[in-house]
Amino acid sequence: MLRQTLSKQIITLAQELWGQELDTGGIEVSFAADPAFGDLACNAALVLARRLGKAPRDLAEALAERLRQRPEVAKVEVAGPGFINVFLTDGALYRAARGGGQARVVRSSRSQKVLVEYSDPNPFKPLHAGHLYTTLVGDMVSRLIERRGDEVIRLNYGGDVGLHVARAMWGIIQALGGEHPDKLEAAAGDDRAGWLGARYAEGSAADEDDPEAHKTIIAYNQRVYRLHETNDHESPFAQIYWTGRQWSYDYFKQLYTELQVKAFDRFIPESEVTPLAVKTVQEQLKQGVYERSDGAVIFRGEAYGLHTRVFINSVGLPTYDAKDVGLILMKWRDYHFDESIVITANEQSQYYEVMLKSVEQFEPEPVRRSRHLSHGMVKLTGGRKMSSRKGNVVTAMDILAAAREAGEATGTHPNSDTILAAVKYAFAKVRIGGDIVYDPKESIALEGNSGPYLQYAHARARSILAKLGRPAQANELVQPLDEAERRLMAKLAAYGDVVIEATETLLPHGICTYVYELAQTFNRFYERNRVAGDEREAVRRQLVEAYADVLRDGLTLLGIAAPDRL
RNA sequence: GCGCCCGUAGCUCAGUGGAUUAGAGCAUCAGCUUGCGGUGCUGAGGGUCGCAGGUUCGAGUCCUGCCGGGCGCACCA
Repeated sequence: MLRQTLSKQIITLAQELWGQELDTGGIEVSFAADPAFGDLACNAALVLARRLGKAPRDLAEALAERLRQRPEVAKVEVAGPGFINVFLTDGALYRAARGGGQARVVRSSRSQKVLVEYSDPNPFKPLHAGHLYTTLVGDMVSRLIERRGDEVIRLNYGGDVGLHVARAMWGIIQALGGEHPDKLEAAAGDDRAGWLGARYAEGSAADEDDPEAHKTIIAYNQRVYRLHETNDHESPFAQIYWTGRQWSYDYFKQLYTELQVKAFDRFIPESEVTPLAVKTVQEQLKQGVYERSDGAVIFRGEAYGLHTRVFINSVGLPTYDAKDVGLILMKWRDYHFDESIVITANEQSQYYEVMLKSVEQFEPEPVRRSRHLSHGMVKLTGGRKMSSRKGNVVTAMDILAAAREAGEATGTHPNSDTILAAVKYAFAKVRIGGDIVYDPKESIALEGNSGPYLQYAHARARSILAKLGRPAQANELVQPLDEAERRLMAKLAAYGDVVIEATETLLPHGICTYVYELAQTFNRFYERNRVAGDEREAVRRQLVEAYADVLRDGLTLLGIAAPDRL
């Protein structure tokens, strides 16, 4: 907030002094890397110098002169080629730090309705590591949007029709020795989701290796579509299907609960959007948006620098391209959203462009409001890759188990809070976009840049506060800060801007970087400065409290619990 | 072949709307700390920021080319 306030002041001053329209572009106000450069550093004079053809140091001096009149400014220096280094008063830092504990991002505009679609697991298949990643990232992104003051509707879209379902059905029917829904329960045992996953793997392998099975699977695919069309819940085939689908949704919901992510507002099965999808594509086929080719209905993306994709295959079934057309139209119809965000893996980003481009031809508004965020793959240390072929998947549960095992190997016995903190933080701290390498040992470690480390740092700060007893009820800084205290306070004051940055970019990793640096700053302070019983206890208590509040708030934005005790 | 993304210390990563000396964790080495919870603190070594040009007073950050890697390019999601 301090940073933004100063930016605005500088823009105003540039207008007054030289009539220069400085939008936010170009000038930069940042928290100083070195205490010698003050609390905030600004390069405005260097940018203005080029435009005005004047010496940067002279411009910097002129700006500095005006900034010195501000009440929250203690001192302003011009340094180097023309940097303006601003030193704030203790009181200004304190107020910024207190405000940061529950950093709110106030926007002048009305609250927006934002759809966020993520996780998107397919029934009949297990949640693999990639689903875990999208689920956690989607939860974090949603929290950031909410912090922005907007309403978030969490959507979960999954393929309950399509070839993968047909493959699973093949595996199931094989295992049951025919279409015998009555045998399902006994066959599956306790681990229903695991059992379904194994059947899918068998069906998938058979589809590739066995021509007879392949034929049957193609037929099953059509039967699954048809049972939706005819609303068939009675036939043995349909009973197997609906039971399996329900088991999958039960399993997904249970897993989301275990992950402690906010609940989804709505699950949208593909079958629900299929009728609208088919109807729309066929209408737009007549309008010339889509066209026929080799018996299929396609969209030619080349005209827009993209590629051609099939929307309805030559058998007459919609591909996932068409279903996504139905999905976006359904979202638009049901929610009339201000913004719609879809989070998927990178491999889908070009596909998504083609699909959106086709919809833009006949329904441009929802497309204009849509945004696709994509992330990379999850890899394990040692180069093990996640593969969903042939059943050798690394599942979401495998990742959690790996964290637990790594923790136990070091002699600690991590509870579920710790394990979740480890995995969530490990995923959160890397910028969304590229592949990430997950190292269970590093993630669960109590030292280094890890989730458990930060949970521990928070718990310890709370423990200090508990020892001190009742708070001092101070709304003002009780004493001027000494040097070590001041450094910590300056770091705390930066939090509000970190949150603003994260909510604007929808990238959570900056919060991780900040929160870890904050813990380091605190440890440096704490190493040499007693709190309990010190003559400066009152002021230091305020620091510890602000520190604990900021840690908790940061972790909360990441969906990580910050218990008072571990 | 075309398109999209990526290449920063041994490893994993920040930093990329140009700007004061390129940072962190892990690993290695040397000290300190064993009564505010076990995390820690101080310091050292380790970087031609893939390569080559260009723009600029100034480039890890912008532009171009190349090299290397990942992904996508018609009936699978």
